Amino acid sequence: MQIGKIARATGTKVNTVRYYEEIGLLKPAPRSQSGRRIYADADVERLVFIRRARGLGFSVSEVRSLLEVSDAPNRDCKDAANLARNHLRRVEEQIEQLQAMRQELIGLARACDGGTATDCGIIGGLARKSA
Amino acid sequence: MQIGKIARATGTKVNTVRYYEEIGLLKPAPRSQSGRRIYADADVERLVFIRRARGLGFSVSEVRSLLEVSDAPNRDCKDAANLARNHLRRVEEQIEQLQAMRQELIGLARACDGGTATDCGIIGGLARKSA
DNA sequence: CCTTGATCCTCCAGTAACTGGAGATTGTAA
DNA sequence: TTACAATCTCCAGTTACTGGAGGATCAAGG
Repeated sequence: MQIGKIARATGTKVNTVRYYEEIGLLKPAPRSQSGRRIYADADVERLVFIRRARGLGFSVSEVRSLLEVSDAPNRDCKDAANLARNHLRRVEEQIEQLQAMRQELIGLARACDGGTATDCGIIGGLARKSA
Repeated sequence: MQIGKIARATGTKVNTVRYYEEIGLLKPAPRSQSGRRIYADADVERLVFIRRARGLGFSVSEVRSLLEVSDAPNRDCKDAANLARNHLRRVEEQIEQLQAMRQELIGLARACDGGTATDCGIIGGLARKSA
């Protein structure tokens, strides 16, 4: 299949597929006589893997590592497990940060009763040095 | 005061202060004879405002809008309130997304019992097309 | 007076992970 | 044949900084 089809099949943009090849997540696809990239079903699977990992928030370099493990079936999956654990911790930290932001934003919004900027709790709250 | 001091006072890097000037969040600072930027107390307040808004996750262009409201004391703060509400919604969406990721990551990690990559629930889970 | 170290200046490149577009081919269907 | 879709390569732009090179300036100590 050509690039458009694998892109559609995996919910990826054509340019992004080419980009993944460029940065080495996908191996350089063999080409047709006219130079078009040709993909096999295994490539779809690999691209699904990549998209899914990215969708879970793994960085490209982490995806690269996960693919390495995936490519070596006999390899101990310890590395993958560590990556996942660390990533999970990062995600949880982000959640906490966002929840703190959320509380502050709610506080700010409550302080605004719709007058002029001078009286506005949002503007005033942002101007205050303390959190 | 010079740039180093305002940077220290607000927890901002010197380069970042210059950057904020470049993109117009801070007005071009007057210069000393030798060309160094000179700041007043009001600039510290403004920079605090900017840092605080950025810390709450507002984008630079949103901060620009918030500053506009702040700079026009008689202006209705409706725009600021809208920005804050929309941003709050975005933050809440992000939280939900991250919580979904978290659940999936926990599920993946549970599926790994430390064997080879072939048996690994993490690798296997990523390879499956369904969420 | 001279040197040293801190601070400042401008300009520029790099980061992450794509995304979009220009300009040129190629493939295909009516 | 003619149109139109899909592909190719190359390159610039996005966000919000961050860091560094190379060079000027300033204050303090000897």
